[in-house]
Amino acid sequence: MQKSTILIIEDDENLQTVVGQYLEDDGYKVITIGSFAEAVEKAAITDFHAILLDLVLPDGEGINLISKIRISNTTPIIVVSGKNDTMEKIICLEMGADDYITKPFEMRELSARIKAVLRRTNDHQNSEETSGEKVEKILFKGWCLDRQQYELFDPDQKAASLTTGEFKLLEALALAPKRALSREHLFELTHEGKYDVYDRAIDIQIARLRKKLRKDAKLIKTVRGVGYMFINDTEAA
Amino acid sequence: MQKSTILIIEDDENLQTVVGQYLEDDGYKVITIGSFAEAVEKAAITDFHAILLDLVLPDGEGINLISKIRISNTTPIIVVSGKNDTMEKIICLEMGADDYITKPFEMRELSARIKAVLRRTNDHQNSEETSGEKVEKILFKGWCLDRQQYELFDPDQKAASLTTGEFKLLEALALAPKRALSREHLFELTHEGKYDVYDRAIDIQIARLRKKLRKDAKLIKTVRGVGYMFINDTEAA
DNA sequence: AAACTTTGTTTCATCCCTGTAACAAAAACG
DNA sequence: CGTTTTTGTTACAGGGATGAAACAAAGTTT
Repeated sequence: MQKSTILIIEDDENLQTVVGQYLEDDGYKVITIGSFAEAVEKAAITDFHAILLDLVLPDGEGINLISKIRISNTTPIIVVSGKNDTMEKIICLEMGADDYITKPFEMRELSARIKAVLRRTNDHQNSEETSGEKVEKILFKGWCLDRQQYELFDPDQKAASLTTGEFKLLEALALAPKRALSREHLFELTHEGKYDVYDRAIDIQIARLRKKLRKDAKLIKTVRGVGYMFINDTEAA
Repeated sequence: MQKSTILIIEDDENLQTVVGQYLEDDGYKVITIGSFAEAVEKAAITDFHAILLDLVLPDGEGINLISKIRISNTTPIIVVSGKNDTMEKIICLEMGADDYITKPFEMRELSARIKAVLRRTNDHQNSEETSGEKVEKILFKGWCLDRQQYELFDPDQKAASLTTGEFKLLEALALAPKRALSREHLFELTHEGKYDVYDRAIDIQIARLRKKLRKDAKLIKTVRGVGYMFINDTEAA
């Protein structure tokens, strides 16, 4: 999964940097804005995954901003408020906000809420758009790669007890069969956000995978000079 | 046709009045309650035509309330939830809820759903029992997780005296067997409306659960790097 | 209000995963 | 056939993830 981008609408410069910095360390791409005016167009133009909105802005009432953003956009909005006012909270939520947090707050909590909001919207996309057409088991030559159980079962239904790393690698390969995947590409698929410092890391994992695939190790074919390829065909050359 | 009576279980006073007023205008008799404690007995004593239950109550966990009401009562329950969580929805429905609506909602929609539920139950009275089969007891390896009694019984029919937190966690796991559930997900399933600030809280509860499961502790499998998984199978690797 | 229960947090030790290095084997190339 | 390049294998160490114990905070009961 790629990095999520978050728009912070906040007039307090200190909070801007503190929150922004923290979220960046948390792995998010952050864009910060200090005024109401820019906010609407920015939210409309760019495709953010979540918006963090501080209610007390200098040039306008934040609450209206919620519905204005909502006009053109369904991006989840988390409202940051200075006061713990239930009525205000309700109004915000009714205007279309997705969550409400009161200052002062702990960064961990904010982080958790953002994560929750993001996951929620992802669930939406998965359940409504895909409507349960998720591939949950990948079958080949009697083997079963179960994505719910995070496990690979051999033709005798015994678990091969893969590590998560091995699992993700096999998953990446099996989801793109008959296609040569570079080490670089495989690394990105299995190591979200990290950089590959050592090319051969993939090779080692491939080796470990093949060992656990036993006699069907040839399902993973080496493409010399390129990378690796998964083959579930009748025959492997 | 006589006026239908609706019980609103809602801690937020503003929502109480707003929703209550609207439904009264809509021609219903409305009774409002703000706390979990009253809810069960009130629901048992009085004969309502429908119950509107807000999941986030101050003094108790809303989800449990569903099954508690169901013990003595077949009144249709509409769950009002702050979050749009598919898993939660499923659990609610399995616990015996009849419908599920997410905040913020439009009063018109709520009204429509109430009407639908009332119509359905009227039809039911004519026809037969409920079509959906509720899960009330979960069995595995001689153990019995009784969702009505809120208790776990070991193979000797002795109570294991779980705390509510432990119970809910085991329940969440057992309702999704053979599926790796993340700590985040488990937290949301067991902690209504709260946000996880510390992942390892789940780990501790898992440990406590395993201790009470004694020799069958392996029913809860650790999925390294992912979370935990419940297995009621013959064998666990 | 005190005692108790329940649950979240911290800390530490352990275990397992995984990247790294080193070397062997195989393939490509002349 | 020898050299070079690429890949397979093994061993190892660092680090991350997990479990257990102890503690603290929050809630509950009396």
